[in-house]
Amino acid sequence: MSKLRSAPTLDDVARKAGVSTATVSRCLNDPERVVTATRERVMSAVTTLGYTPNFAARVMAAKRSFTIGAIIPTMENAIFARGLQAFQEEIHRQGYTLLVSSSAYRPEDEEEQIRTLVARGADGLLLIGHDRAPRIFDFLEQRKMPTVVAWSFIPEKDTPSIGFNNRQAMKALAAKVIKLGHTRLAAISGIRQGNDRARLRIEGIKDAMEMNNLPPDSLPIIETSYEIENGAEAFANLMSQTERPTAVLCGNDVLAVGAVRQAQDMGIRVPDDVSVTGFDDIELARIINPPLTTVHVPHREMGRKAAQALIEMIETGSAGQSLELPTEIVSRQSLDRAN
Amino acid sequence: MSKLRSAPTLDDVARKAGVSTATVSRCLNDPERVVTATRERVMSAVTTLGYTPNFAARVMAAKRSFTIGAIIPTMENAIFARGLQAFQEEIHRQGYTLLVSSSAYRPEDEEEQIRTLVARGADGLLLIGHDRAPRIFDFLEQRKMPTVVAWSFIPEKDTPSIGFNNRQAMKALAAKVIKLGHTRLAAISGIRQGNDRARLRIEGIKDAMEMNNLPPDSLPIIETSYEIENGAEAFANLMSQTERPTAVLCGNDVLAVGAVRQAQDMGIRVPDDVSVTGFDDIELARIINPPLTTVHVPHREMGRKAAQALIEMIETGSAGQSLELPTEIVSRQSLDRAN
DNA sequence: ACCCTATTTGTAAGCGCTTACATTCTAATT
DNA sequence: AATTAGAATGTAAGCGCTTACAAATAGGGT
Repeated sequence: MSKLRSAPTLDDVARKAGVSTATVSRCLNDPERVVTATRERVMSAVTTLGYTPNFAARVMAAKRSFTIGAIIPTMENAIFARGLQAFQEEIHRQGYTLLVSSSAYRPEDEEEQIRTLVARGADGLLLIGHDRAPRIFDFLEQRKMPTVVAWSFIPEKDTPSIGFNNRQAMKALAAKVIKLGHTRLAAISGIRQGNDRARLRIEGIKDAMEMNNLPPDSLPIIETSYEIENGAEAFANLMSQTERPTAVLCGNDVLAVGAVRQAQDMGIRVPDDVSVTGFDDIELARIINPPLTTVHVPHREMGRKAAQALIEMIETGSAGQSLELPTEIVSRQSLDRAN
Repeated sequence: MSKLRSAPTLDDVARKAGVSTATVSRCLNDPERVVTATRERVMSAVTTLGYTPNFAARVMAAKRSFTIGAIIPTMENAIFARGLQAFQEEIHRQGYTLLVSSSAYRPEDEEEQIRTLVARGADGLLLIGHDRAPRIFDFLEQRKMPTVVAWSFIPEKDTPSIGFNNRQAMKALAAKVIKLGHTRLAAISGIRQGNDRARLRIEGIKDAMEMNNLPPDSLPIIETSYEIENGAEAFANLMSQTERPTAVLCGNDVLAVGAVRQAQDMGIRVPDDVSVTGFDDIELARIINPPLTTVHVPHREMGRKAAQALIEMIETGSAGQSLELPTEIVSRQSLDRAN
């Protein structure tokens, strides 16, 4: 029958080891500063008591939490999951812990979560994309909170970004599509409001059209949220137009997978009747038939680099530096020349 | 030029509003208890100062964090991502925040993370599966930490589990395979060490074999970790045996997808030459060709129910109750009768 | 008017830790 | 043996909040 006893404290350890709390604290945080004999006595008290330091108290006293917060749109998206996993591995290697929340793509929720993470004493923050209310950045700056933005690279912004040039990458892909003879393009995009990745990818398509003397305003765009089914629906929609496109450029692989499946259901052959492209290069992209031509993004590397940049900002107090990562077009079978 | 000023405290708000800190605290935590006029004065001070409560201080004083910790093997796995997303939505609805760490399937890391989460003052914990060192459960019990296990349902355990009967579910699937005339079965399993899901699924196959007078010990089992490539390799391995199996039962969809792809690469037809089954019913399962016959698991519901159970334990101090969720076999084209 | 109860607000004691500063101890130098 | 620099340890003041308890104020019944 175990006694109802609350967790042992530093004080308990100190008493048991016959030293002061300061010494115990030093044993735990800066072992060099205490002589071996004492340290051993303290450590054995720690283990016999099963002592674990109380984090809240430590944070309060030290004004340092060794915690980094990350807010992602959703965990149900392989691209964030992968990048975040790498991010977490890197910060863990450096002695930090990760706090994640997901905002479900809702800006108000994201704002609340940012405040929560700050209140929890996060030493730094990882955010996805630059598109959010300026007051949030003001708040972060006023609090001197080291912050890094990932998945998007816009060097002009104050907040350093570790990511890739969504616009450029999509432009390159669209240029390739056009070079294959396609003139009737269409786009299926994620919701662009508050999402610079989605927004800039569409801009990229338009850039490529403009460069090749296709009127950018003629591009049919269907915006929808991140689900296979929505991609399918959008595709059906696009195909019901009188003038069918010959190439459908999707803002991400998930929507593209939906498009390809819908094509199959409608008896439309990909790429013979219509080409489809994706973006992200997640697993689904190479599993589906035909496999998707898409843009490969180095998610793991991005996560790692973002972690390094953020930790440097935290530890040196520097302003941080943006870093652009390369993307590359992966050619598979869902894109072919126009006929 | 903004002054370098640290975050405003309760005290600053109190002074600005001309009340005591106790009143401010009450305004924030229990607004009913303070009269409207005062409350408004306080609230306006809060907004003009841009006050955000300091979490560590609050946790320390209140001995309550409104935080729930979850430790999952990896975020790079759709099944955990999905269940966790639902879990987080539910606890958020009830005013709690989620702290996630991933252990990368490493027991030592998991143990450390459990201690970290406890030290951080988590009000409750979500763990995946029952297989871990008893001292961890002892620690949790000694600390009176409300804990729920998900993804596995084993009612005999002390820690309540919200999940499904992995053994039973796999047994049903294997029985179905056998009924289709297959006698030469083989299994590709996840690492069973420390993973009751993987372990019990294999047991389920053996149960079904035993019931149908097939010698359970004859089942070839290849254990490998959770990656498409590993599934492919395992499949190749299995097919190089002199006596090829006619049905390969995989411990999860990811391994099954690897198996199917490898079959294609080897010119082996699925299901004509060999049947393949999965487990989990993730998106990949219906996207691949042929789509996988697999076991559908209600991940979202499990996440939600686990959240409800855990919160009830936290708030009522009750011991908590296990809950079994139903799974169902989803028949698609990767499984057919033996020829 | 007066007393009593109920409501609202204030006072102050921690929560468990870190760390600046003070004190004690060790041992090398004179 | 006396002196003293330097290492090891101790003392105690917070960190920003909650909450038990005390005090003040308001309202209702006589």
